[in-house]
Amino acid sequence: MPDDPQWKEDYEDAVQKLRDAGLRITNPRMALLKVLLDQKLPCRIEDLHQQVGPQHCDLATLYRCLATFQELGIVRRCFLNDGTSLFEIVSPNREHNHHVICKVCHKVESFDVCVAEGLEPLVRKLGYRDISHVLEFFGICEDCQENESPATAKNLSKK
Amino acid sequence: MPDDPQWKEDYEDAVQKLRDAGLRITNPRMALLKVLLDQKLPCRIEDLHQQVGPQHCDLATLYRCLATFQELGIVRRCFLNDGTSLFEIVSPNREHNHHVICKVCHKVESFDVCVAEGLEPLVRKLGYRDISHVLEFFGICEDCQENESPATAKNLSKK
DNA sequence: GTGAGTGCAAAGAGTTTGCAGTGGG
DNA sequence: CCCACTGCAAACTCTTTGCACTCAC
Repeated sequence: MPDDPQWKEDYEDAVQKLRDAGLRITNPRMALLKVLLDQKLPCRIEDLHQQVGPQHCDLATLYRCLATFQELGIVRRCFLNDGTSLFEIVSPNREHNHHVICKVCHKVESFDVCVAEGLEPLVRKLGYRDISHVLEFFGICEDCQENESPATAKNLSKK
Repeated sequence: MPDDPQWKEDYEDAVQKLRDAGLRITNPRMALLKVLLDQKLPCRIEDLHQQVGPQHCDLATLYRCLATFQELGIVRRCFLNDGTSLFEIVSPNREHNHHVICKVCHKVESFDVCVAEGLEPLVRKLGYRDISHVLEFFGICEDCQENESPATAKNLSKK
């Protein structure tokens, strides 16, 4: 992946942002950045932790790095319907995507349309500043529909 | 409010749904339902708890009732950017709204356009079933912009 | 060398669960 | 009268924080 010129550009960009902010280029940060750049889709923090290598970076550090990256506009954090979050790299090279998330297996699919952007001016007109939005679709994916027993479909969801 | 025919209809509907599901009509459930029907906007659970009267219903019960209501399609739960959730009654009499939520004071404003509904067929085409979506805007409201010191605006957000 | 950054452990917030007691049907 | 429902307290999950140590600059 690091051979990809686009990957490299995003990487350099992020490093520059850190430098500009007077922040240090540390191993955990670089490891995380590389993992983030390798993702095609937004990622749960546990997955990131797994990929960075749990021995290379503490979970607490991961949260701190991600918070830092978010402040610098390097990553976007997106809160899901189950209270957890996904993180994804922000890059002018990557489109602003929304996602379809399976309620059962948490698989994420990209969805390259953003109908919501057009509404932000309307929100601005209401007097709001620093506007962002969340648009995510939730459903049950084909695989999970098959694996789901007819019984569970009827039950009120319980463990 | 209970004089409002629409209120009454929604109320009866919900009670019927409970009956149909073989669930009991209990005081906490009815108290919660009434409070929910009185809300004009989605509500944090602490607010609901306050309005029901903390002495009339335990927080745990409130969560359980809300989960039940959600299963029955009586309420919708919407997770916010800060990890908490808002609950709102689902009613054919009320439009499907989206909201603008102030990042600072958590004020919620209604926004009576839904651009996302049109995309659900696309998601269905991807093989998903039981589709729902979340579309919320976040920003800083006028009041909070005024009250914010120029200093905090520059700072990386910290307590 | 020095302070920003880290790992570890402990705290915190919001939410869920186990269990014994209660009350709706 | 019985079991679904509740209240209470404890557990759980995800995330943040405090503190002493470390390593980037």
